[in-house]
Amino acid sequence: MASEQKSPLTQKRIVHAALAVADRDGIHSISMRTLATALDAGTMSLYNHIRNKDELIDAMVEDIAATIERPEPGADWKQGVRQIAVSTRTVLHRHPWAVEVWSARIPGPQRWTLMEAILDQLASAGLPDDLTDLGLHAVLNHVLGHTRQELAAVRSNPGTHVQDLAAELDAERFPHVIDHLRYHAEDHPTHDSFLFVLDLILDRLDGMARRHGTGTAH
Amino acid sequence: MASEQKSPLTQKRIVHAALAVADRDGIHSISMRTLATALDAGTMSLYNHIRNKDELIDAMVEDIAATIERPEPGADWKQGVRQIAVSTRTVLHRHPWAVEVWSARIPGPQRWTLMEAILDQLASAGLPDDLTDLGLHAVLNHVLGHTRQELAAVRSNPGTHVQDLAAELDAERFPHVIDHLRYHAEDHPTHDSFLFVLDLILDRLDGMARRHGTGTAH
DNA sequence: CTCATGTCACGTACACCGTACGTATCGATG
DNA sequence: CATCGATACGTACGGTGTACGTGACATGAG
Repeated sequence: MASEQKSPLTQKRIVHAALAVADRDGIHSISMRTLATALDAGTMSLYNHIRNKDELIDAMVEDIAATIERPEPGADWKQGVRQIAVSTRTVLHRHPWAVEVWSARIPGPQRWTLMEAILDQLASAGLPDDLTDLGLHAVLNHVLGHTRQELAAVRSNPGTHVQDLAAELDAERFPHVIDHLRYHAEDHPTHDSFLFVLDLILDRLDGMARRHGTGTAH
Repeated sequence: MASEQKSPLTQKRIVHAALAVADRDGIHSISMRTLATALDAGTMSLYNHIRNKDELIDAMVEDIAATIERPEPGADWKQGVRQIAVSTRTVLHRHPWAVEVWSARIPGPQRWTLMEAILDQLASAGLPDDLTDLGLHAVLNHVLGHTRQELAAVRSNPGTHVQDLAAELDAERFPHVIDHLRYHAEDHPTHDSFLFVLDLILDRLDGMARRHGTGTAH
C-alpha cells in the first residue's frame, strides 16, 4: 500500500509554492515553517534544496524575471526597449511583492540577461558610451522606481480607501491634496504617467542618437 | 547626590536615537530592545511614548520629511517643483534607509504638506486637472523611484565591488553588461539620470501648460 | 497630612522567526 | 550483506515584537 508516495522536495517545487503564497498574501507572510507546512514537509527539509531564506527569495525573483518578454533580434531599438519596460511592469504588477526585493540583492542570470538585452538595444541605437550609460539608468530606474511607487500607492494599507484619507485632512492646510484625492476617488480615464515618462526618455535618447549619428551636434 | 537624573523618555528622544542608529547601521538593525538599551531604558518603557514599532518608523520618516526644502511662495513653478524634487533626493541620500519605508505607509502631516506644495506649484502653472494629476504622479514617482533605485544600487550588498561582479559574468553571454560594469568601475564624469529625467518631465509639462493656456492646442 | 488618581518605568512571558546541528531513513553501489 | 551519500526530520538556540501586570512617584483633593 505504498500508494501515498509523496512527490520529493525539489528547489522548483519549493520556489513555486513560495510564489503562490507570496502572490496571495505578500512576501512577508512567507516563513520557512508555514512554507514547509504548505508543502507537507518538515521545516528543515527545505534547507536540503535551498541555502537560506535569502536565496529562496533570489530564486523566486529569478523565476518571475524569466517571464519578462524580450524583443526578437533585429527589432527597432526603441520598440525593443519599450517592450522590455512595459513587460517588466506588467510582470511586477502580477507579483506585487517582487518589486520590493528586486533591487535589494545582486541580480541573477535572468536579470543580467534582461540588462544585457536593454544595453544591446541601446548599443544598436548608436549612442556613445556616456549616453548609453545615461539611458540605461534612466530606463531601469524609471521602470522599477515608477512601478514600485504605483504598487505601493495601491497596496500600502489594504483596508483604507482614498476618500477616507481625504476626510481626515484639514481642508485649510491641504486643499489641493484633498482635491487630488477626490479626483482619484471618482475614476477618471487617467493618463498613464508610466508611459508618459518612458516615452519622454526614449524619444529624447532617440533625438540624441540622431544628433550624434549625423555628427551635426548643436 | 541626585546628580544622575536620567533625562526622561520622550517621543522626540526616542525618534532621534532611532534616527542615529538607522543612519549608521540601517533600518533593519533597529529593534526595540537594542534601541531601549541605547537609551539606557527598559524595552517596554518605549511603549509609553510610541504605540508600536510601525508608528516609530512613521515618526522617523516624518522627522526627516520636515527637513526637505520648500520653495518660497511666488517662485516660478518649475523652479519650485524642481527644488522640492532635488531636496527630497538629497535628504533621502542622507538617510538611505528612509526611502525603503517612505511609500510603504500612509503619509503623515509633513508628507501631506510636501504633496500640497507640489500640487500648489502645478496649479499655478495653469495645468488642467488631468495634467496636474499626470504631473504629480510623474514627478513623485520619479523622485522616489529613481532615488530608491540609485540607493539600492550603491548599498545593496556592502562588501561587493563592481569589478568583482564583472569578473564572475560569462563574457559571451553578457558582453554589454561587463562593459557597463567596467565603465562604472573607472569613474567617468557621469551624466545625472535623475536630473535628466526630472527636467524632461518638467519641460514637457511646461510645454503642455503653455499650449493649454493659449488655447492653441494643436 | 492623608489618600486617590494618573503617568511612566520595568520585568516577565508568549508566540513566532531563521537556522545550526544531530539523527534517522532509504536507495544505490561495493 | 555492508557501506555510503542524499535527503527528511526534530530539537534547540538566540533573536524578534509586544501584551500584560506590577510598582515607583508626582500631583491634587479632602
